[in-house]
Amino acid sequence: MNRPKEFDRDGAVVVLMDEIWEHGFDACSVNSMSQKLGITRSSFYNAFGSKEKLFAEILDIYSESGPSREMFEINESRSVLNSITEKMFEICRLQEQDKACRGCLAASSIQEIVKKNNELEPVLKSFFNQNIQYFEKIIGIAIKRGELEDCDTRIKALSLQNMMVGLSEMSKIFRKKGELWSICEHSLKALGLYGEIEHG
Amino acid sequence: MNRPKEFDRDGAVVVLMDEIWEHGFDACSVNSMSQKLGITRSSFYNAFGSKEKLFAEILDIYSESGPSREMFEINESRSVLNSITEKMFEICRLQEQDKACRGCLAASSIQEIVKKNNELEPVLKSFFNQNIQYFEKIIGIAIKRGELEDCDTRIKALSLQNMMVGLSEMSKIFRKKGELWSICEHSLKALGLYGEIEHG
DNA sequence: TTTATTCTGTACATCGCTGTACAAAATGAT
DNA sequence: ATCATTTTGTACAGCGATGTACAGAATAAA
Repeated sequence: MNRPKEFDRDGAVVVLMDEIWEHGFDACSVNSMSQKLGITRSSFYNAFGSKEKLFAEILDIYSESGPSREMFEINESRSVLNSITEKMFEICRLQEQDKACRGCLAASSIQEIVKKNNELEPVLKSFFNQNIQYFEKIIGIAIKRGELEDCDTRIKALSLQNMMVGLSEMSKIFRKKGELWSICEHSLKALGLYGEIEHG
Repeated sequence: MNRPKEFDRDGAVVVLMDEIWEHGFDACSVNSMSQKLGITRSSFYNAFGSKEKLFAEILDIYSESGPSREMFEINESRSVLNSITEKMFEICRLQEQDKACRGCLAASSIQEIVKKNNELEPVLKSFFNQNIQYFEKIIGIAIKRGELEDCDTRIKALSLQNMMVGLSEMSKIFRKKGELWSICEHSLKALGLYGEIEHG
């Protein structure tokens, strides 16, 4: 019925996620992103509406493919603490290898969005609130299973989130091999969230 | 011998520190900062050299007036853990009250500077490395005094730093009264760095 | 008063970004 | 083939930022 797009929109979103992840939300202009895709700005506006709507889409994809969703792999055969610890180990490994020092997309965006972008602030906040809800849930499971001593799940979840947000920024500064994981391991143990894993 | 400046340079640095703290390094253009001071850009360049040199100056002042320096108030009558805990309580209180949600100037600048500003990246990194050195030192004292069980002071210091950097960003998202402190209190206790304080 | 020095204002030429508006192009359906 | 719809390219008019260059203003010292 209509003229088809001359580019792969879904693929484009991923490309732009990488762009924003690496350079930051503000540094990515509609101009530069359009250039990156090889389209004109009018096509960009037509396809994505605005930079803000694009970012909201990106954050949605990020939350589905990002750390929290994979942590969700909690089943009967594997302990919650193991899942958390393994995932955190994986995150440390990825951030250590990442020469672009991107950290966590959501955490890195806080500075540019909170109190600076009225449209995206609630979107970002809801991302973190969902994350916390999820953390509370699995921590509750861990307690029920006796893996973790009884505690306020919200405070525990917030403390875990705090540790992860910290790691995102710390990974940009402290680049010595293994250092990130040693912070993470120590903090997880301190919080009682560490489960023994075999790491290659 | 020469024509005197028509503005208070030292005062101006503080004003610009607040500007950058609130709006971020990138968002503060030489133009806008000059306007804020009521001077022209040529005067700005004459007085500060460049945005980068200005930021280096600001970070220097920040590190002298900021959290780490005041933590340094460690004497015989007060325990190290008390000092840390009290200071962290103060930080939580300030960030909770701060309606601009500025967090920590240095932590907030990481995203805009690492891998993006070759001139400032080493400046910022040295800020954090100095911080870590200081943390290691006081943690060492705490161990020597028997306030803290023996541990790797570097990892403990990095974990504390990690927690603080996390708090800086978390304070922008989670604004419920007392929540920040409950994260902090829980994390300090977990790390063995909590000392009882009376908070009014 | 002259001189040296430093600060300040104006101007320059360039560049990139913004959002919209409009016409042209490309397709599917009738 | 015509129509409706959507995508795309071009253009517009404006804004703000950049770093430098140069002339004029203001002062202290000689």
